[in-house]
Amino acid sequence: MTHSLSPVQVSAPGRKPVITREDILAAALKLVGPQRSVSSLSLREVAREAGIAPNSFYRHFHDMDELAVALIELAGRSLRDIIGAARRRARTDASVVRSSIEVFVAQLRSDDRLLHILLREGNVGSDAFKQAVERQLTFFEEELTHDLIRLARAERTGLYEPALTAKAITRLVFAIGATGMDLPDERQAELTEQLIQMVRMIVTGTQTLAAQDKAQVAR
Amino acid sequence: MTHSLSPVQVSAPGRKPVITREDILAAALKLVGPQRSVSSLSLREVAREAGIAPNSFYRHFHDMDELAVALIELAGRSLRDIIGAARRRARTDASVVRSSIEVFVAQLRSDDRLLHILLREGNVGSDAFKQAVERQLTFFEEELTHDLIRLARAERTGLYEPALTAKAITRLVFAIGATGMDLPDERQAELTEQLIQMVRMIVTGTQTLAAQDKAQVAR
DNA sequence: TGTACATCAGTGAACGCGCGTTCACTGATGTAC
DNA sequence: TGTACATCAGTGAACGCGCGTTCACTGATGTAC
Repeated sequence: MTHSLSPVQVSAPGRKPVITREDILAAALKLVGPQRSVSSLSLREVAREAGIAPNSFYRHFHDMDELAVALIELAGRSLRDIIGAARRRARTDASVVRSSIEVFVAQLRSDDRLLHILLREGNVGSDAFKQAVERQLTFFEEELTHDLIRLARAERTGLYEPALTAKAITRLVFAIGATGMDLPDERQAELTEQLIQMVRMIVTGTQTLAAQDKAQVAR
Repeated sequence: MTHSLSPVQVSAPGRKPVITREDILAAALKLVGPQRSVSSLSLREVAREAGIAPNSFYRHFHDMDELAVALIELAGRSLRDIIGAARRRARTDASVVRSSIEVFVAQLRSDDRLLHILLREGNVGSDAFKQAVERQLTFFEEELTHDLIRLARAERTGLYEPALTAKAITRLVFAIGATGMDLPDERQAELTEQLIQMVRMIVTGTQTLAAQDKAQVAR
C-alpha cells in the first residue's frame, strides 16, 4: 500500500530538498494510533517526528489541514487499489464479498496506518478535512455500485437501488471496521465473518426486494 | 430529551452550590457543534461558558474525561428513551422501522445536541471515552435484538442471527446519521427515506436467509 | 573552465497565547451548644 | 434565640508548557556569462 505522492521534480535552481512531502506524510502517519487522530496532531509534533524545524513545515504544506487532506487522499486511493485487485481476482458473487472483506480486515491490521485514518477521522476536524474523508467514501460507493450492477447482470438476479445498496454496504463496513481497529489479532477472523454475514444480509435483501418489485409489476 | 443528572442533594454543611454538574454539562453541550467534538473542548472553555473560574471545574468533575463520559451517558439514555417511545407507539413491523428512524432523524435536527455527541465521537478521544460511546451503542443493539425477536414471533417470519442483524442496523443508522448531522433541513426527508430503505434491505435479507436455512434443514 | 549571482530549502530565536493545574484564600452556610 | 465553629463551593493569581507563526539568516545548488 504505497504510492508516489508527487510528480517527478523538475530540476530547478536553489538548494536541493533534503526532506520531501512524502517524508512529512510518513512522519504524520507514524504518529496516528489508537489515541491520536490526524486532526489532533500538532504541527510541531509532526516536524519533530520528521526531524525538521517547526517552521520548515511551511516549505511543504500551507498548514496542518493541507497535510491532513493529503493523508486522506493517499489512504483512499491505496485502499481502493487493494480492494479493486481483490475484486478482480474473485470470480463468483460470494467470493467477491468474502475476498473484499478479507482484504479490508487484513488492511485494518496492517503496519501502515492508512486505513485507520479513513476510519477514525470521519466526523471531526475542519470542513475541508471532513469533505476529503467523505469524497473517498463516495469513490468507494461508486465503484461498488458498478460492481453490483455488473454482478446482477452476470448472475441474472434482480437488483434494488444499486446506489443505495452500495452506500449501505460501504458505510456499514467502514463503521464496523472502525470499531475493530483496536481489537486484538485473534478476533480478526470473527470480525471478518460478522462483516461478511452483514453484507450478505444487505445483498440478499436487495435481491429479494427486487424480485418482489418484479412480481408486483407482473401482477 | 431532558434528564435529571444526579440524585436529589441531601442537605450538608458548607456553602450552597451556586452551580451544578448539570449546568456544566449544559455549557459543554452548547459548545459542541459541526467543528467541535466533545474531546476537543478545553476545560477553560467549558468553565468560561458555564461562568465559573477554571479551577472551580474541579469541584464537579475530576477531569474533562469524566465530563465527556457523563455527556455520552446522558445522550445514550435520552435517545433510547425517545426511540423506545416511538417503537411502543408503532404497531406493525413496517411502522416500527419508519417511526424509529423518523424519530432518530428528527432528533438529529433537534436543538439539544445530545445525539450529535454520540454520532461524532465514536472514534476519537481517550479509551474511557471511546468505551462510553461503545457501551451506549451496545445498549441500542440489545434493545433492538429483543424487538426483532418479538416481531419475528408475532409475524411468524424467520429471523437469521438477530444479534448480528441488530448490530448491522444500529451501526449503519448511526454511521449514515453522522454524515447527515450537518445537512440542511430540506434534505432531512431524503435522509429518512434512505435510512428506511437500507434497514428494510437488512430486515428482508435476514428473513430471506432464515427461510433458506429452513428449507435447507427440511430437505 | 572559472566566477559571480539568483534561488530557495532549512534554521534559530523569539513572540504572544491558551492551556491544565496548584495554591492559599474568602465567605456563605448549616450545626452544636 | 444567639454565638462559635466546621464545612466546603468558588476564587484570583501564578506556574510552566507546548503551541502556531514571524523574522532575518545561512549556505548549498544550478545558471549565465
